[in-house]
Amino acid sequence: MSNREIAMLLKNVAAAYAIKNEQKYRFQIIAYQKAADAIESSTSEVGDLIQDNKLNTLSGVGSSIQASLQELIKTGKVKHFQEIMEDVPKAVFPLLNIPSFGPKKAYKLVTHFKLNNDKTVIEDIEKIARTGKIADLEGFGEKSQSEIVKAIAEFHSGTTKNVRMVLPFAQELAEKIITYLKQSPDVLEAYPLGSLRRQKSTIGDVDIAVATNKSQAVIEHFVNYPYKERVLEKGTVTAGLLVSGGKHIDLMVQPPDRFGSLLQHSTGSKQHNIHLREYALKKGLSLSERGIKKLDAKTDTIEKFKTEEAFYNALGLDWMPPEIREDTGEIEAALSHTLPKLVELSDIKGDFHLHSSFPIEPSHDMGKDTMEIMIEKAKKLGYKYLGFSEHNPSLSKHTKEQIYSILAKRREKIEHLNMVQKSVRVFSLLETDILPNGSLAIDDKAAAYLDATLVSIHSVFGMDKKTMTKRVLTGLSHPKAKILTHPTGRLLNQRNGYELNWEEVFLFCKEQSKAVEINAFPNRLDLPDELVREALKYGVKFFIDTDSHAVEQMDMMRYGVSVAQRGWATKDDIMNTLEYNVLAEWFKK
DNA sequence: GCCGTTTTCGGCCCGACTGTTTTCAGTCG
Repeated sequence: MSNREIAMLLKNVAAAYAIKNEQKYRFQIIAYQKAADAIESSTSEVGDLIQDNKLNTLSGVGSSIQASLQELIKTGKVKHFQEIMEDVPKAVFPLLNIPSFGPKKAYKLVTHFKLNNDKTVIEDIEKIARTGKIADLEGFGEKSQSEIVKAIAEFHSGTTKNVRMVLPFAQELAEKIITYLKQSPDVLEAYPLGSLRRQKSTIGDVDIAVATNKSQAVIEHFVNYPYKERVLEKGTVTAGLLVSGGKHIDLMVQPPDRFGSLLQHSTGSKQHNIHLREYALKKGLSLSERGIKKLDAKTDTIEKFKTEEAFYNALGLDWMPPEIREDTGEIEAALSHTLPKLVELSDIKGDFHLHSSFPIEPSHDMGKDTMEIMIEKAKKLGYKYLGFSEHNPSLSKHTKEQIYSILAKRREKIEHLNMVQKSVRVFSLLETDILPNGSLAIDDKAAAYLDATLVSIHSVFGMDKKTMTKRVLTGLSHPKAKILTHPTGRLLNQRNGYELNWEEVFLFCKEQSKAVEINAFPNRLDLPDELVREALKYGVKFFIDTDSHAVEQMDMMRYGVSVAQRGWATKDDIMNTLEYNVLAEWFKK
């Protein structure tokens, strides 16, 4: 059972509780929803966590739900869940996936119209809405009836299209809207917030915050965005649009003197905000996007904050980068003034995963631009060094002698490049396949033409965890193998990575002085941020690389830096912040 | 049901918007 399916099941349990008695079970409802969120966003499968005895590492999943999950994985069902859900018609649950449908609305419709078939219930509801019978129901009307039809239509179109956006796509969308917003003179400031500001690997909705003294005018301007599909909601301080591709844009506005609390609120994450507000509550303070309210005060005055920093400081916390606001210890660290100084883009001195157009006749895709062009770009980026790491020459299409010859020519070329210019030092690397048996796709004589090699998996992904771990570590054992690139093999929105025993991998890297890559390519972002954080506990070192196949992709470095930041990495944890000499020595080790 | 440098018992974020109401329930982020 996948994490997504398990999360859905827990949400259904919460919904069943809400239908039974929302007041009585209100904290169970919250607990099940929180547990569902924790499991949905976990990078490890629940089955694996149970196997590794690590189920208790998920925050929000306590002993009771842990026991239920054990039962679920073992037997395929949970008796306690079945008891909770048995009074609720099965047809209620599919409806919960439709926007604007909650437990109450779904239950009311299903019971009133006696809908029993959970396979057809969505179409059934749509048909009933079209006949006009829903409007007659108490609590419903003409408007809600037509909203139901629209919501179902959007659900249907969304099932195929509604994938989460990779960062540059979301960024571009946000920038388009912000450019439009700024055409209004009433928009004083406008920023993308939410998961985009936190630089999560994928983005659901785009959230934008605006500072203005004329809320109503800004909202009007926003809902007139020419490329909207339709207006989802429109109030006095928030509004929502649907744009092409089924994407939601949410706007929040506040006056400039309250903009700090709005930034804080709208950046999230949800769990960060809840934790911060619970902390404030204990101090007698109530937080919201409008500011800070004293609970014991006789008047309703709210203290206002122009900047986010002032807002956090007022609570006794240091300001913290949005990337770490996931309620994984950052609030405690901010309170005790022990936040780490995270690595920054300006710390990066070079890029080691670059595919040039050098005719290496590779096993996989080639780069588009010449080494010279990429070196020029590196200079513009202020880099001190770089490494070319094309894929190894194809094994099937060459004799060994041909491979030596290609790599010798490439070595000469790189030596020449180091002669004719001195500002960017160039390393001769390679991205070498780890073959299914763990050996590398180049032999030792070929490896001698290299300063070092990156190693990665590009074939036979379907191995079990133990075999794949052995394969990777065998490949990484080669003396020339120094960096494990895109370690999970995931492609966001396309495929999950393969499973590795991370504890074993991280221990090996630490002991054998191997580094792990944080691949900055936006549909990889691999190693994922959660595993970066985990690896740091073992003292593992990283390279942040772009995996560029074209010169303009070298600008993607910042996405990799964000992943490192989300994993709480400092400059000291990142190898390509080191001086050239130090790094050259490390490669020789 | 979860969780803990004020607690293993007694708490649990906060406000916006819509539609159907005439003061609120349901949903959302």
